[in-house]
Amino acid sequence: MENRVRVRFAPSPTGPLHIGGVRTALYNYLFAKQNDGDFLLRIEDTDQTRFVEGAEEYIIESFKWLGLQFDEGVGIGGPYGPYKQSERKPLYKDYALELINKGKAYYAFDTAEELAAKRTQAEAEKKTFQYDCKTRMSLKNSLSLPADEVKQLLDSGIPYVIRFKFEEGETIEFDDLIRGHIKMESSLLDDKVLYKSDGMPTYHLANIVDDHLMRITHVIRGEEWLPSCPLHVSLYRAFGWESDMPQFAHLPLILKPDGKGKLSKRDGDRLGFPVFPLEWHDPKSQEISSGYRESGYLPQAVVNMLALLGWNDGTEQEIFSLDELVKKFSIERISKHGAKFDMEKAKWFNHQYLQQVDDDVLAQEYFKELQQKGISTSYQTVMQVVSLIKERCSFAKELWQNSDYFFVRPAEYAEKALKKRWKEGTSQVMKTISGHLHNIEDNDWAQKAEDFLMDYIQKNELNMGQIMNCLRLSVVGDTKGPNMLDIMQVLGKDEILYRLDTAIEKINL
RNA sequence: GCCCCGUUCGUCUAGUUGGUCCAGGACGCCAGAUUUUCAUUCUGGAAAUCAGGGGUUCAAAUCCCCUACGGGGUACCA
Repeated sequence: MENRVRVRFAPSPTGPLHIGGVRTALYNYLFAKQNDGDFLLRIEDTDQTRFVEGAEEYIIESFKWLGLQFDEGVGIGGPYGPYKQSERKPLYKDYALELINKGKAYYAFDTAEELAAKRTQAEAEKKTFQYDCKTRMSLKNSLSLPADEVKQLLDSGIPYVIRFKFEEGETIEFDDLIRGHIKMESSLLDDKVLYKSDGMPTYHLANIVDDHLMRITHVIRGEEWLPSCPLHVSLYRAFGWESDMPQFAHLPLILKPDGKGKLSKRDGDRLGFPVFPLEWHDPKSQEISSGYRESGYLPQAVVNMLALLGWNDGTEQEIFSLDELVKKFSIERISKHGAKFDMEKAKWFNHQYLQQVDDDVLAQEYFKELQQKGISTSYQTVMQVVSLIKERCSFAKELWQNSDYFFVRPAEYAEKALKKRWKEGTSQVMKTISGHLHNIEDNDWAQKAEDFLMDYIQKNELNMGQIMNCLRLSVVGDTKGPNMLDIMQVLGKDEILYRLDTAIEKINL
């Protein structure tokens, strides 16, 4: 029980969940399940100014859709709650104070404006201002000010923050499960704020305290946290929690398909693919961002695609169910470098998964869609169409564009195809053929009609392609679609002949 | 600027302890086959002098160093 693996996904509710975040959560999930451990959801809402209405609900709904279940956390509960940091607010101050008492942290009274001025000034001199072991003695804090003045300031109720005190000349080292051994010089690090003047902890403090209290054993998170990891390690040591400090794994980022930098919301809009699992309606800007779900992606496809973006099992297998991923996943095989997102491959994954969906399931959905379009047809027909069309679709929503002609008579005939196939005199030939097709008995008409056509074309030394394509053109409106016999079977004698005769009349060459 | 991390086909990547890699797979691309059409499918092809340069070694994509480039961080944001 003591060594039970526990991991967490800890997003901030500042907007919709980015697919990079989804992948981070996925890897956490896979690792937890593989080790029979727990996967928790913690909401890190310590920055009240960035809170966005609905973001938390969005996050929970996203994981429901993706099929990644949390064992503990916001929306579920558990023995280590509450799991929302704003609800844990009273807890953090004592920990910050404990660090002050141990001499590992100090009060700082500099205002945000004063520090901003220092930064702009330094910038003008082409330097960088940093609140650290070299500058802190010349700033306003409990290290530089006399004790009685500090006490007076504190008693006066003036706003203050609590900063971590990095010792000079230490080398902070730790091991990352993905990147190996990492070293950093403490003198180069800045004294990060741990406790803000609004009474809230910063990410750094809250994160370490909660991970410790929630008995987190492995921290799997994005690479953007790597530079602050020495601070986190130092915090564990300062608290005296080093013996059960979690192991760290910093994941590479998902990058833009083109250009430079990490994938952002704008890239999705610009390049036309979703960056979020679900569609998001921004409450402030009213902007709508597309989601994988609404774009027609299957959750399993998204999971599979994301899992393979930066990880593989070393074999040539690319299609993995969630259960298989749980079995085969390993942190050691995660690549170290960022991966550019490839929307073509995402599409391919969806195609693979769509083919595995039962025709019946697709047909039911499609049947509903057709009803909504005001098309009356039988379920039987829809089922036939689906089994004929499915493999040419990457998304269920492509069903319509690939099979509309089964339900709607062609309004016009594709110009290019017409020019190529419908020559002078074709109408006359088609008229003759139509006459014969009318005379074929209804029973098993499609098969008999095809047999007749083959026979007729041969006997009259006609061009096969020419005749069949003209028939197709008449029925479909273009030279596309599945086998003509299949189309004839689905549509039946009356409809086929109606369309043929209409075409002959309309084209009339 | 400073700090950290990275660098194999256009893209995602294989390449665990250096030799069997003149580098394998997948997506995409091109061609052929099948489908008398389109799409699917199948077969084949082009595509990385392993970022560049130095070492070490009989032998390096694989080890070491340097440079370049890319990414991240540098907030009382996470």
